[in-house]
Amino acid sequence: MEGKVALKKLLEVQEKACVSNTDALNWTQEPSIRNTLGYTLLSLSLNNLEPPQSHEQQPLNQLALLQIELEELKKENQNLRSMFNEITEHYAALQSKMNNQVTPQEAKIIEDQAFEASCKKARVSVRARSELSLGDGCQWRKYGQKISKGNPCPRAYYRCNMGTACPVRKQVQRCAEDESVVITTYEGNHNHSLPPAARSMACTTSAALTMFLSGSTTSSHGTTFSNSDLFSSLSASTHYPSASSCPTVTLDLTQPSKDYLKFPSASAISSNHSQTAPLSLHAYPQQSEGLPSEKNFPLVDVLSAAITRDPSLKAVLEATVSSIIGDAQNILSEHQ
DNA sequence: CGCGTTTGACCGGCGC
DNA sequence: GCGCCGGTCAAACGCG
Repeated sequence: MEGKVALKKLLEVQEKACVSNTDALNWTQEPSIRNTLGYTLLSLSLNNLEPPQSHEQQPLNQLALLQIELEELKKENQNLRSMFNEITEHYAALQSKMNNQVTPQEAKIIEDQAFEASCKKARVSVRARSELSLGDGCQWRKYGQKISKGNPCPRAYYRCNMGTACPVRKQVQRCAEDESVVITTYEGNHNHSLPPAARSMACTTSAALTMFLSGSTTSSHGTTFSNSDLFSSLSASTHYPSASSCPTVTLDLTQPSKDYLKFPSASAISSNHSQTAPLSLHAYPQQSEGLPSEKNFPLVDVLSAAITRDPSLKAVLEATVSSIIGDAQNILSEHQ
């Protein structure tokens, strides 16, 4: 029961991190990525705060456990700080390169990427077990249902019913291989404020998309991130259904995640991009022997790319992690 | 009776 | 140009 209380408080902290940081720091560009950095970094703390297995344990044992967990959190905090330092160095190097060594060809690539990002009507797909019954907090109105080729399960079409003429659509379909898995695909951006539950989901999904868009700098066909930290509780894949259609980021909540506190420091890179190769963010540990067209990035590279796109992210990231770690430790103190 | 769901028709994009 | 397929529309239907 105490674990549930702690979890609830942590979720409140998550919400606080998403909202208050947004207001205080005036995030006007790509807020989703910053919000979700807070959200996901919190999940690191949350994963570290697993409640006691039995609520009949001696209070003394609980105190000792909490103290151990607090020590682990401190270590994690140190890891995060060292990560920031590394990010800062990468950022400085990248910025220096951008300012001093941008050739006309590179400038064109950057311009193309910006155009590509603005033009793509990207979608975010969430795979989850149906028993999880993940509500997204929005009100949806069903406007169609269709049997799609290759899947006997019908695909339901919903549009957001919360705002006036909200352009957001979602599709819900059961997986053909495993009917216990429900695939929910979101498309478009809400033109209205979201309730907290919806905002958390939107933060996660949109940041996954932003991560992809900011990280897919080498190929528009296939790229893979190895990123245990930003998506510690899920894995994600992105693909282009066809060469000209929009990319789809898939967050896979059906796979277990482990070793979420490990910070990969090296990247394993392979080539051979293909037109339909998946782009994936996997929960750590990464299966490096995967598809031949994969290309892996460590967390630092991903964050560096994001910071390069938006330098103000650095300060926000620092503030968010400091806030989250502080809040997590406060919660621990409250339970002591 | 109002609102949401169902379901067949319709439309547009894409590949051959 | 034709057919396939995914997505959307809108009338019919059901439920509270």
